[in-house]
Amino acid sequence: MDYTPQDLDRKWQQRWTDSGAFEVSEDYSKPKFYCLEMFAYPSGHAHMGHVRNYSIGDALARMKRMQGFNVLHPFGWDAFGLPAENAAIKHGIHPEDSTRGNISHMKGQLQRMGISYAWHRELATCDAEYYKWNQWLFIRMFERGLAYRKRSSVNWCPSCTTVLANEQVVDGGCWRCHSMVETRDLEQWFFRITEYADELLQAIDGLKAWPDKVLTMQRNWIGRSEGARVRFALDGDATTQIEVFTTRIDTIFGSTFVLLAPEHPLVSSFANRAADPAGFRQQAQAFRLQDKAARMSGEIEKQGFDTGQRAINPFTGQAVPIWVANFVLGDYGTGAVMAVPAHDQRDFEFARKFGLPIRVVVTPDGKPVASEGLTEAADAYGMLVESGEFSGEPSAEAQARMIAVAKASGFGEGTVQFRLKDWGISRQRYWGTPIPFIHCPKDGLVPVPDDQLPVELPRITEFTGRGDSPLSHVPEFVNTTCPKCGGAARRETDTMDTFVDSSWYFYRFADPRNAQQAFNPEAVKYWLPVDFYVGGVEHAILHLIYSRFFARVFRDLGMVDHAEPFTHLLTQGMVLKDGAVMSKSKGNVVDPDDMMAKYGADALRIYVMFVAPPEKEIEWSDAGIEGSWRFLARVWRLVDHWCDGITGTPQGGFEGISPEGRRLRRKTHDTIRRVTVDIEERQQLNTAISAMMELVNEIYAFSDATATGAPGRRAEGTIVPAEGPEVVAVVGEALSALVRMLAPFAPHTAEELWERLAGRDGLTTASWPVFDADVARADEVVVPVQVNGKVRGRLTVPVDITDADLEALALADAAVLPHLAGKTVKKVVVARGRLVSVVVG
RNA sequence: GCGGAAGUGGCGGAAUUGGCAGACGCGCUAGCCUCAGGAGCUAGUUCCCGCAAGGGAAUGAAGGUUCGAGUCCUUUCUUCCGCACCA
Repeated sequence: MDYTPQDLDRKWQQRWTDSGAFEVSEDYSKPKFYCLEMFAYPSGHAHMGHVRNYSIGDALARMKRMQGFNVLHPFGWDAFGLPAENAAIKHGIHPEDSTRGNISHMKGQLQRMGISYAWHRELATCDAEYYKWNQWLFIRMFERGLAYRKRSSVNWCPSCTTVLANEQVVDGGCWRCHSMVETRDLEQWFFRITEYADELLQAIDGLKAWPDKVLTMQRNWIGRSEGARVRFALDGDATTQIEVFTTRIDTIFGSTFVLLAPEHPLVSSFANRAADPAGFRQQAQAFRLQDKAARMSGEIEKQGFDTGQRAINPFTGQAVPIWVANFVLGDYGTGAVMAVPAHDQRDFEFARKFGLPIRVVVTPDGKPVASEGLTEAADAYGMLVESGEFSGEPSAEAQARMIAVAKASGFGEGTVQFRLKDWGISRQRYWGTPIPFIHCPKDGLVPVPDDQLPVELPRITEFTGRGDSPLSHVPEFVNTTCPKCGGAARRETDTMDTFVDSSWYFYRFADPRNAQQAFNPEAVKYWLPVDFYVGGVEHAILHLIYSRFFARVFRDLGMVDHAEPFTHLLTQGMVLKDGAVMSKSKGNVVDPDDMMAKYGADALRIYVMFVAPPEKEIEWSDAGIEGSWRFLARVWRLVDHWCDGITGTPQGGFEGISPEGRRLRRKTHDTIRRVTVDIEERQQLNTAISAMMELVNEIYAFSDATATGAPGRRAEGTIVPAEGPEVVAVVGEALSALVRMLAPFAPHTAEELWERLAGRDGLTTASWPVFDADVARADEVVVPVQVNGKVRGRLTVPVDITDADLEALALADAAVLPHLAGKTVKKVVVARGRLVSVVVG
C-alpha cells in the first residue's frame, strides 16, 4: 500500500467535503431515510462509545444512500449543561469558551472518522438561534397549561447547588455527582407530562422496532395502577377528610388503621393537637430526611408513631387509628394509605411491630380465617368474608361494586394512578436556556412576547457556584420592564433543564436555519419520524420519554403529523476495557485518535462493529483491531492484483463456467443477501462483516483453484492472476459487490478500491449490489438421508426437485448409497424454502 | 421482591422458520516463503479414543415433544441489567 491509512482517510474526507457528498435537501421524488445518532455532549474528547455509536449509524446511512434513499444524517451538540459550568467555577474558563473549544475539537475527531454527516445542518443547543425555540415552545406550553409554576418540595443537590428532576435522583443521590440529595421548597416550573401519561403508556405497544428492554423500562417508569380513591373522615371532625389511594378496595373491611406519609399536609395540623407538638414534629421530620437518603443502604426498618387521631372507615363506620409511617411516600397517590395488614405485607409487618389489629377479609374459599396464626400477608384475590353486604363476592366483582357504592355515596371513586410525575424543569444554573418570563409586581407572571425572543443568555464573568441562580446577580438581565404595563419588573432567572434542549433537536435538523419558526412543518413532514435512532441505553427513560412527550405537544400544536418521533431504536452497548468502563480515573482509556493514527479510521470502525452485535457490551482488544486491519489489507491485495483487466461483471447464467466459478458466483450473491439483510433488517453488523470475510476467503480459494502454476505457492503475498474471460467475469462480479458492500463499514478503503476497480470515484453515489436469487440458489444442494432417524448418507440433488423425482433418485442412486437400495422415501423435509432432508424407510 | 435479557470451544461470538453446532475473527500449532519475522500464504485447532479411516460425547442442569432440538415445552441453577416499601 503506497498510502498511510491517514493519507487515505484525508484524501477521501477532503473529496467528500469538497463535493458536499452528504448534504441533502428535501427531494419529494425520492424516498427519504432519516438516520440519527444521539447528539453529543461536548465533553472535550470523543471516546470509543462515540466511535461505536456513530459507526453503527453511519453504516445504516451509507447503505441507505447507496440504495437510492435521500438520507438525512445530521449531527449536533447538546451544548448546555452542568459540567461546563462546574469547570467554570473550578478553573475560571467561561462555559461558552470551553464549550466552543470542545465542539471544535470533537468535530475534528468525528470528521477524521469519516462519518457521513450533513455538516451544513450542524447545530448547537447553546446557540441563541436554537434555544430561542425552546423559549418559544415553553410559552406555547404555558398558554396551553402544559407549563406551570408551583411551590414544591424539590430535590436539591448540595454539591451541584441545584434542583434535580426526580429522574436525576439515583438511589437517593445526584445522578451526576452522587451527593446525597436533600429537599427544599422552591417555586418551580413544571411540564405537565402527566397529561400524556396514559397515551405515552398505551402507545408503547405500537413501538414495534424498539428493544423490549426499553419498552419495559418505560412502562415501569410511567407505572399505571388502577384503583380507587376513598375519603376517610376524621373522627370528631367531619370537615377534615383523609383521602387514600388503593388498588385493593375489596380489602377495605380489613383496613384497621390509616397511614400518612411524613410529608402529608395533615401531619403538621395533627402535631398542633398533640400532647407534645415539638416531639411530634421532630419525629415526622426525622422520617422525612430518612425517606430521601436512607434507602441507599438497602431496606430501612419500618417505623411509625400514632398521631392520636382516628379516621372513620366509610364502609365499616368504624374509627381506626391514624399513624405516620416512614415507608409511605408523600409524592405517590395521595400520600396516605388505608392499611390492610392481612392482605399487604408492608402493613402486616407494621401491624405486628406495633400491635395493631389484623382482620382477614379475603380468603380463597370464602371461609373466614382467624388472624392470630398468620405469618405473612395474603395478597391474592379470592372471596370476601367479614365484609358486610359484600361477603361472599369474588374480589374483582366486589371492587367494581364498592367503587360504585363509594361514588354514589360521595366518599370515593375509581381512579388511575401513575408513578410518572410532572417534569420539573427549573434549574438554578447559568449555562442553560433562560426561561422567557417576567415577574411583574402588577401583572404577575408575564411571558416574554414572541417578537422579543430570544431572551439571550448574558455573558457573565464570575462563577461562584453559589446556591441561587447566577443570572439573579446580573442587574442588566434581571431588571426589565413589564411587556403588559411597561412598569419595572424582574426577569425569571432560572434556566431550563438541558433535557428540554434534547427533546426536539431531531425536528430542528429538518430545518436547522429557520429564523421564523422552530421548523417548517413541511420539512418535518418529509423527514420525520426518524427512521433509525442509535444511542446509549442510558437514555432509555428520560430522553426518550421526554422526546415522545414533546412530539405530542408539537402534534397538538398542529406542527407535526405523528406522535412517535423514532420508528426504530437501537441501543448500543458500552465499550469496556479490562471489564470496566473506560475512564481517566481508571487509566484504561483507549484514545480513538491513537487508533486512527495507527490503523486508520476504517480498521477502527470495522473492529467496533465486528467484535459483537451492536446491543452488546464489547471489550476493547488491541489484537482485535489488528484482525480488522488484516482483513482490510486482504481485500486491498485482492483488488490490487485482480483489478487489471476487469472491466465488467457477468451477465446471465452459468453456461460455460467451471464448478469453481459457479461456486464463487453463488457465494457472491449469497453474501449480498446476507449483508443486506444483516444491516437492514437485523442490524447485526458483526455477521454482515463476517459474511464479507467469507467472501474474501472464497475469492482467495478461487484463485488457488484457477491460478496458473501450483496452488498455494505464492510469495510475498502476491496472488497469481488467472486468466480467461470466466475469471474476469466471475471475480469482477465478486469484487464489485464486495467493495460496494464494504462502503458502509470501511468507506475510505472502499472508495479507493472502487476507484481502482471501476475506474471512477463516487462510491457514495454507487448503487448497492443487487441480489440475484437465481444465482445464489442455483445448482444443487446436499441433503442428508435418514434411515430410522439416523443420517446414513447424503444426496446431492437439484434445489427444486419434486417429491416424485426424489423418490426415484433415492432408489436410483444406489451406486452411491448401496445400503439404500430398495428402500422407499418416507418423508421429505423442506425448510427455509429448500430441501433439507430425506427420510428413507 | 417485581420486570427484562442471557448462559455455546482457550477468548469475542455464528447458527435467518426446528435441519451437518462452533461460521467469522482473535489466540495457538505446523509448514511454505524468508538473513529475519511481530509481514504474507497454506494447513490444523470443541472434548475423549484412534497412526489413520473412523467412533463416541457435547450448547448451565434435569425431563419432554419431534425423523431431527442451541432453537419449542416443563422444572431448575447461574449471571447481567432495569425498577424497587408505588399501597
